[in-house]
Amino acid sequence: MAEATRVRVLTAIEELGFVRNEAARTLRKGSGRTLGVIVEDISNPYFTDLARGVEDASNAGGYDLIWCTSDGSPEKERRRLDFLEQQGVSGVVITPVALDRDRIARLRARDVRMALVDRRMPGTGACSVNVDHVQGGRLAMRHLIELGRHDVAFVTAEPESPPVRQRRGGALRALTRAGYAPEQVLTIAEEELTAEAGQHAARRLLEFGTLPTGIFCANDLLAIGLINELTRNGVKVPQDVAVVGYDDIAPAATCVVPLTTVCQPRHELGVTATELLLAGIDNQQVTLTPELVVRESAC
Amino acid sequence: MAEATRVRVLTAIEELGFVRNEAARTLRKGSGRTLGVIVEDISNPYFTDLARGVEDASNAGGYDLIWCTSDGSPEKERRRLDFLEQQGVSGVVITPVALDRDRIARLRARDVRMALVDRRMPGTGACSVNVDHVQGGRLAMRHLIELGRHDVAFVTAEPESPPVRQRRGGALRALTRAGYAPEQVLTIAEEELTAEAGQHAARRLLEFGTLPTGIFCANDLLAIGLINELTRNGVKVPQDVAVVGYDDIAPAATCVVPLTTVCQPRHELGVTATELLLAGIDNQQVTLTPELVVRESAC
DNA sequence: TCCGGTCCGTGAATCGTTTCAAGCTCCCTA
DNA sequence: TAGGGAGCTTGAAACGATTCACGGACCGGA
Repeated sequence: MAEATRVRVLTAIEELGFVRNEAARTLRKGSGRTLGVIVEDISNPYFTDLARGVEDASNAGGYDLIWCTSDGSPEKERRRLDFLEQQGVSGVVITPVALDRDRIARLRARDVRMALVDRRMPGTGACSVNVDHVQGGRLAMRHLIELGRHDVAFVTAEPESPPVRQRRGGALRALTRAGYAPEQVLTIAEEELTAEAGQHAARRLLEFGTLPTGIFCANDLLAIGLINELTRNGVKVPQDVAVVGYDDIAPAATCVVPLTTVCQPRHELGVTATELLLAGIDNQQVTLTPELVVRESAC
Repeated sequence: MAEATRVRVLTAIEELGFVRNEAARTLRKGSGRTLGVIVEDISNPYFTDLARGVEDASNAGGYDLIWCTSDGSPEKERRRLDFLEQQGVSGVVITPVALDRDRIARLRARDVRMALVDRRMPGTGACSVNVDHVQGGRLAMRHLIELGRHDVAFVTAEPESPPVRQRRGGALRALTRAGYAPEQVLTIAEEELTAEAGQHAARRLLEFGTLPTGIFCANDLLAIGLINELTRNGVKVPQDVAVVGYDDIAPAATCVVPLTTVCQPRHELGVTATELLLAGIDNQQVTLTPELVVRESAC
């Protein structure tokens, strides 16, 4: 196209205040230049960092992004998917709650591609990006063992999601390898993976009378709530109890006792999922590896 | 419409897996059944609670919601508004960063209604919902004075947004009324309203040598970061220093020292803004009042 | 039997963009 | 000067839902 015409068009756009009607464009093209992301819990920094990765990669690829929250509810997840389907997005990045194969197939039939985070569903055509949580759990526990804290408790949530189960599995395996009996691990199950639940777990631990020397929490929010409550009750972290979290969200570093934790590449997770989506390849699987970040809470 | 036909249509929808094409609908109707929300900082629980209020009210009114983040950047704010305009939303709830009257007018011309949170722009047609921050600042400072902590510091951010300025104004007025000289208030300005900035502020305060007996922080994240850092340095809250925050976000309650703070009706703020939007009234102004929540950090 | 009304089916126009195809103007080259 | 191509304009069809208007089917009452 000739430069002169290009300029002429652009100035006309400017003068008339033209804004492209995305609805008409989407209607004509079948699907638009937008993607969607559905995360479980918008108040957990883990998910916002993830979604931010999705947004950055979307923008880089010339797409806009619609953020949605399922709040961990299958019903809400369904409604958000309906919404994105109606909007004619060309792809969805999702941390699935109750997503089934039929739904993926239906979206697929309408040219809506899917990328799953932390959940594999082979044969559906959906891509997925996972973190090696078994390895993450192993890193955490190995660190506690090296500190001589093999008398441990594990704080988790019931029901246990697959990633959390894998973390626990990895931790137990590390114990076994080091020659300890995994049956002796005290497991505290809370209802949610929140700071409030962590606080509650701390109170339950204190009621037991004797504390373990090390605690591995299924995520950072639990760990932060737990440390806060322990500190308030005069328990010294890490002297009395060493605590390790999982995620490495921002507050982990600014906590009263900066948290030793397993760092998940959250942003990269979102970016990778989005890139798989945009690349248009089916059934692709990528696994990222977590890293241990040592701070004061266990050192 | 006859019940028989209705059922016939619904079963047909079910059988064929029909999903309404929102693009076509929006194209034909001019604007769709979706709203947009643009918040400043998705990692601050204040804004996620606000947006959740917007979502609840949107859904209640039969609308879907598109979440966007401006990250406090005028450029991003502009791009998100472009996006929402292209999507044909029928209204936008926004915490404005650099929104100007021209932009509101342009959106208005395309039948996109606006509701502003914590910013009045009279004569633009936009509705707004505000919190009485002067009153909030007054409540916080009055509480510190009643505790005998009139030797205070104020932790804020530079540049100071209007709501934060109002909070400080209210606090100073409370001091004056109680007969103290507001010039003696130590003001610590950080770059952002984050926990990290609060931590930094604490370090600066500790360097001064003598601590004030009371500290009022412009928001909870600052207060939490500050308390954590003070605690780590052996300063006892509230014995040595009493701290009051602003917002009453969820972590304020689960903090090491549960935070005394000024509770903003965040959810209600979002709900009210959305209801004004959907009611279709112009230039409507609503002011909500904050409340003091007393916890351990200042009691 | 005829009329009035209710309810349903059909058909056409419309929204703004994309995607063709076809035709036009220039300008360069043979 | 004719032919060819680049670059532009014009025109028309299509996407799927909405919104009319119109006509037919059916029912009840006169």
